[in-house]
Amino acid sequence: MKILTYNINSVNARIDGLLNLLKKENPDVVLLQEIKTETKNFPFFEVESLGYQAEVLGEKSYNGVAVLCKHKMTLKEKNLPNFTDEHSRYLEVEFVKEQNKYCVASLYLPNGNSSTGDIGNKEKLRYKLEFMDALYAHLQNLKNTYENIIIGGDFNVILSEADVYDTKPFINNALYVKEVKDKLKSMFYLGYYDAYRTKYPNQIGYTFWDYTQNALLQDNGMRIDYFLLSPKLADKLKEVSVDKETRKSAKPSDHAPLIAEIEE
DNA sequence: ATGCCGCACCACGTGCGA
Repeated sequence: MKILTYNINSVNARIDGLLNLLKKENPDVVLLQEIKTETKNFPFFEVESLGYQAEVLGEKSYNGVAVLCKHKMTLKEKNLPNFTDEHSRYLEVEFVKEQNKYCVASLYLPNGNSSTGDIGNKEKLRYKLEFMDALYAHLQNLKNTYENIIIGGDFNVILSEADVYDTKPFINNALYVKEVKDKLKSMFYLGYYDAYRTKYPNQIGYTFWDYTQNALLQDNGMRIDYFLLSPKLADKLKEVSVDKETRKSAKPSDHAPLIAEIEE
């Protein structure tokens, strides 16, 4: 089973690139973040032409998440349970492949920085931490319901110095402050595995390079997109990789797709 | 200290992002 997560930074601005990516990788499931469109303007016809059913939680201009799936899926959650959110950041589905039932979610975790580019007055950081608390509670419930769980997306968390080109600019940044790192770690302690780090304990695995400052050329990246796997799927993880070619292609998103293959 | 780029939209400027 092949699954791909991609912060696409506008699905309509990058629909051609997305279709090429789907043809190239032929994933069973695709998790999209920052589709930046209302649901009614999602390119349903285009993805359906390649055999994908689409579930979409859109929003005007900003945020928005979607799940594309080659297998018949059932919508489980739009937004996190027990968390009132004006933004569209979480979409969860269920599907069966080869007699295995999967619970899969596309996640766009809040950035948490203020307009000053750091934690600022902490208002947005507070929203991020509250969102993470609701995610933690939901992950706790999910593991009692499912054996096969995949939460993929843009977590907006730099876990360690191995996950960023330089820590200095991020000392006071909501992607790297201790409370945020600790909250993501607490989700691992629940029994969820960071797919990339499970497979590659020491390797650099950046998934984001800023559009500015020649970040891509200088490899000034950060690893902020993740797959979280339940234990059973962590055991079955065959491969996980960052598709840097797509980040290098024409008219790219500032994120690269993250791709995982899981034994069936 | 800010903009650097790139997106959407109350569109030729502004808000947002990481």
